[in-house]
Amino acid sequence: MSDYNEEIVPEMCKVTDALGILVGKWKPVILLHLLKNGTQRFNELKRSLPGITQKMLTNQLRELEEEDIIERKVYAQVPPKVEYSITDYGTSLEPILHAMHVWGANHTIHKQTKRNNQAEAK
Amino acid sequence: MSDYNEEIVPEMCKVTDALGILVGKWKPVILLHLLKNGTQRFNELKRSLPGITQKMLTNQLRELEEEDIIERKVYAQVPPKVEYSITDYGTSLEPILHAMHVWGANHTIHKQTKRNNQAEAK
DNA sequence: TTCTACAGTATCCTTTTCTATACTATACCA
DNA sequence: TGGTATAGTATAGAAAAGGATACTGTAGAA
Repeated sequence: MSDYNEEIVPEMCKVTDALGILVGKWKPVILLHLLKNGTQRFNELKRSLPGITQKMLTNQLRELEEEDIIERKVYAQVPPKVEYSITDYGTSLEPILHAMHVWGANHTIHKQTKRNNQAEAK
Repeated sequence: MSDYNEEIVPEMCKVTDALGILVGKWKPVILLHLLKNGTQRFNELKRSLPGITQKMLTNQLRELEEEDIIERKVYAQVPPKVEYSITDYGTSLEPILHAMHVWGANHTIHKQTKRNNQAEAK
């Protein structure tokens, strides 16, 4: 049990709050796209996310906007133009996304290794 | 856009994998309890998680066990005794949980501040 | 004049997640 | 002899998340 525990008391834990913002089938990928490519238009994002429906994309973007993670900029044009980008505040999520990516990548290996060991033990 | 981006390519992102392990209504709290209090028996955990059903607790524990995050130790006794604890590997999640907790706590403040500013602006 | 691009809504349906409740076996205690 | 504690399982149902599909209005191009 490490030093961290002094700070996280399960009863007042905010992990679930943070998690709630990242959870959603497409949210992490959307964030990574915006972080990597900067400002993107709605259909640009849609094309980057094969399989997503318009409804889902709208909904995930709205939820991220609600939390001040991304910004939505509407241009009064026809046909419409709407641009999405990460807010300055939103970039504070980057280290967490990065840590999760690294952990996730390692986990894939960990599980593979475990499977191999189990097969070998037979 | 920071240096991190060199490493996380949305197309091969593992964030969702990591997220999948943490997601579940009770998983973060269960992990925090085990990290804080060490080995715990089934009913001990149950008492620490007001509102959880036995089915849910069993199911969340099984999922975490499946990913090698926690260990389940059964004692051949009657009445039964089963102990749960974080594996060594499981502790590798701690920095992430900690980062999310800190971010989440700050986010609560951020949202409050935003609300205040908006109210003030009227 | 019909077609396309744009950024969405609206409606319905399926799948997944979570909850509620009842049930199990057995040792020990009063 | 009946009640309690233990660690679950079984079954049914409610709620939330996600998917499929059709529709909108308007400018500009073919």
